[in-house]
Amino acid sequence: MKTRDKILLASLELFNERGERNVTTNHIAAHLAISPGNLYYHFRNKSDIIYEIFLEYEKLVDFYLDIPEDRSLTLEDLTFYLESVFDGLWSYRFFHRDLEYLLDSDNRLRRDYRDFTNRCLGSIRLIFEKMAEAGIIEPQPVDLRTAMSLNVWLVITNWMAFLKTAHAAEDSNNLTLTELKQGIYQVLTLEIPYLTPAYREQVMALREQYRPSLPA
Amino acid sequence: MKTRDKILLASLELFNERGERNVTTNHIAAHLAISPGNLYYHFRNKSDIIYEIFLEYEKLVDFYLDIPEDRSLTLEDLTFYLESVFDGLWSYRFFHRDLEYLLDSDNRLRRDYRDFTNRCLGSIRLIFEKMAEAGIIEPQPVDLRTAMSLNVWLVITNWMAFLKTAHAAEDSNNLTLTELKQGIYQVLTLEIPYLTPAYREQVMALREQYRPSLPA
DNA sequence: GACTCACTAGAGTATATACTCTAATAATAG
DNA sequence: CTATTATTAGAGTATATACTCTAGTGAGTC
Repeated sequence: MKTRDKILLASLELFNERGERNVTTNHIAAHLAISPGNLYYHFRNKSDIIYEIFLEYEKLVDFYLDIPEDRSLTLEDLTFYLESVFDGLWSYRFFHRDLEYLLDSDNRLRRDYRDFTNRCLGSIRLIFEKMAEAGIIEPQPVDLRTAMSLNVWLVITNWMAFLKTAHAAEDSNNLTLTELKQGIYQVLTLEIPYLTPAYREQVMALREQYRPSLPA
Repeated sequence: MKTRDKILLASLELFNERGERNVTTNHIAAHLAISPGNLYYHFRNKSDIIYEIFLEYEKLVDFYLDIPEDRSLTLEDLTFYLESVFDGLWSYRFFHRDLEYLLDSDNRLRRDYRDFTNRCLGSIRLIFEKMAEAGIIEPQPVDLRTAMSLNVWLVITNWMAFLKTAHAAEDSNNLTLTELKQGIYQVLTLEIPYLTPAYREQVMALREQYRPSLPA
């Protein structure tokens, strides 16, 4: 593997493990047993590394949330979207942790992330529309759909922070992907009141699969 | 005012303005035109300052969210709770920004914050119960109420981060309390499907007061 | 075999950061 | 007034951090 790619991979790994704030460029170089000079040959600075990782993350999520327009949406699709988005959050989990600082230090990232958010919100809205078309949920006025999509986004992107801050005992690093995916339970909670009788039971059963094992 | 209190006040102000990560103890001392030595006479370290500020925040929110058991809940109460919580979030807005890092650096804070979260979740659940008792919303099974309370908490505590990362153009510092309180619109969105016919219109009108002026 | 060029090592640097130490001054108690 | 205690200044320190600079190395090309 190319050194450049190794740097990106190691950075992501260390960022996820210890948090971006606690990982220096020297740490990354040491972890790879390369020199700092070598690292700085491949990247102008730390922000550049983070920006590149963001581009990967963005590409992944954009790929998952590419909603096909030509066919109607099934419950399997919905499950796939939810699972995929939480997989993405997991793989790049350092990112949302220090988001505000990262955006403050890199305007290019700020702009791209804002667009990314809006694209995600658009996809969520579209999923709601197609769920209504498919008869899974009752159709709702556009205003409500927009506000609901935003709430879904808030729950999805901040579920991990909640787990890390409210749940974990002494350190926040023993979080598992399984626990993270209990966020799907929370997201589906938002949709309960809008389910059609035809699909109610199926969706409730789906939701049940993600119920947290230990109640808070 | 005592130097100790001035340090706490200046720290809070600087943290809110620039983010905890960008504010050093030397900055705080310089801002107050006192020596670093003086600052360290009053506080053992930076974590201690942050912990003290958290205790204030905690006290404030606990005070606001002290739900009276002996009388039923009105819409005015609900408005008060929502307004107060967002006021608190505003006054201590640095806190949720770097939350994970702060908790990782201070186990005492981690424990206290976890308890604080659970108390808040309890209060939200209680508010839901009392709203049902008052006939504002339909009563719901306890499981659903718990999951809903958690979603409310997620929306409340992360609304600001959303505004700062997705909304603001070039820097995230031009956020106003008014914009922050549009979070109330999002919170009330969660409750719409559960409103009783008797209160539906009133709550919808209340929600309307917080509608964002410019749609995203 | 000289030359190029992508790549790498590793020492080094300017700056920042959290925090310490000593000495001095103000406030207070007896 | 004196002794003690609380408070403050300000220089200083150890360490960390992002990043630079110079001197290569090694694989391929003509």
